[in-house]
Amino acid sequence: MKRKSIDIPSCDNCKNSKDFFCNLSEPEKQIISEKKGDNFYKKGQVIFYEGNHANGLFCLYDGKVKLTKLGKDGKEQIIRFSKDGDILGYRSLLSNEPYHATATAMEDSYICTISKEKFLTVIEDNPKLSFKVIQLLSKDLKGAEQHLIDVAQKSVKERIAESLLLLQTTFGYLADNRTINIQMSRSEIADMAGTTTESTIRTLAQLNEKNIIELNGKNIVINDMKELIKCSNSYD
Amino acid sequence: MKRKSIDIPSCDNCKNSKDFFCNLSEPEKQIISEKKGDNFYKKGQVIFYEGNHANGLFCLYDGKVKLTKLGKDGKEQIIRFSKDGDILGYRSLLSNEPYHATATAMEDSYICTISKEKFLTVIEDNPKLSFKVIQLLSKDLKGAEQHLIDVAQKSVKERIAESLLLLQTTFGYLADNRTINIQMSRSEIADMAGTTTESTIRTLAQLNEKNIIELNGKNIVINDMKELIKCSNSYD
DNA sequence: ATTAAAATATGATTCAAATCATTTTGAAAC
DNA sequence: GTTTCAAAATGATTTGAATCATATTTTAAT
Repeated sequence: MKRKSIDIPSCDNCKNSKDFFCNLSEPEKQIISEKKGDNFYKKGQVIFYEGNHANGLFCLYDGKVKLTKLGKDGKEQIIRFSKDGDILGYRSLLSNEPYHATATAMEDSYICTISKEKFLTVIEDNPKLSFKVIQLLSKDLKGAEQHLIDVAQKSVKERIAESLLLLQTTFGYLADNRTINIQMSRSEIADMAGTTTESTIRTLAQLNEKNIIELNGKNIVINDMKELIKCSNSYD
Repeated sequence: MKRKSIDIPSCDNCKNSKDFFCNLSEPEKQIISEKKGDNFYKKGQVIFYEGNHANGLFCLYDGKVKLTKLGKDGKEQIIRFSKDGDILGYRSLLSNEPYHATATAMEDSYICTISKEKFLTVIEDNPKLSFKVIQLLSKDLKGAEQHLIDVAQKSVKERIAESLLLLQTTFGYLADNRTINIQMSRSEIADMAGTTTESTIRTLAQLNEKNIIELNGKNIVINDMKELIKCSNSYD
């Protein structure tokens, strides 16, 4: 396998420097940047596994990652996504527990690793960073709660629509402003919506037939956003 | 209605002082204690509503509280419980958002209120308190994720069993060491497990028939913990 | 280009659980 | 104690979606 060249900039020159580490001082940025690991993960490769010892923080420079947990009978449930500028594994580091989920690259991704020690050192003396963590956890919790309610109460169709909306919100559109900027298998969408692959296929086909969406292989175009929101039975 | 007498001690004499506020200095405890409101909520009364302006932190001195969110068609979903020593509403204060859920007293409860300003003042200069918040959010997130997976993947029977286990873990037993220390309607258990009241009743009756549990009105005795865990299809 | 495996698609069948309907019991208010 | 209403219980029916089976298409490896 031919390794992709890795040219991730240092933290102060990072394109995502307005994200999680935005409040870091220059010396702090240097601490982090100095020994960071620059990594490339090919689509489908696993960054860390649920249950494994948490030894580092991951910062997603470029790419897309899904976080999944194993449930009953080895079935996967997607609990969250990460995009450019997001950090992964922070929760386990802070609670000194194994990784809570498996992180998998959904496309070729560039990811920096920061050692646990450096991360904990910096956060210990930076209340703003602590606050950033609180904000992140808060957001993740809000998302998990909403997801719980959707799975508990909504029909499969509503959940598929909800899933498409979440994908669009998280990753945006391609340049055409209509195609969701992520390619996922039907099985993955199912793992997100908490249903089976077959039901996912059928429901997508129905939405396609009604021209609410348009399926081009793994690309999904949203033709009628209003109607899709209606199908999702969302009100917020 | 006859008001119950309220004799909640100050924070440094609180029976729960080993919980959230355990790392507060004496001066900080005084700041909090000085203007705290002592409140009594009768079983069934609402402490705060989802969507309302978040103006204070609540600290549960004695009692039991359920946190619920409204879902589709006005249906309720229980997302969490709080017991003695837990704080409520902290997330909304920190993210400067309305309350994320409705908090309802599940039995007569004594609750202290702390103003938003005081709370934010104290947390601003206390990294240990920030860390405590991080731990709390982390724990809540872990619970929400597990709940999501259960609802997505498990059968109603498994979810009911899981719910009983969670109640026992959260609130413990009565003095007999067999009766779960909380009384809930069948409808509330349903709101927790993400199913209907009828299915809840039927499933409880089945577990009762197999002598895994014993139903005495709203009291639930766990006769065979091992078998109940087996029914829940849990492995951790 | 070929092959094998995985993903997608579709139809048929089954089934868990929701919904609907009714009766019984328990709790709260007076 | 009585009355009313809500909760619990139970039976019947319906339904959404899972499961099973098979065919087709796509993808990845060689």
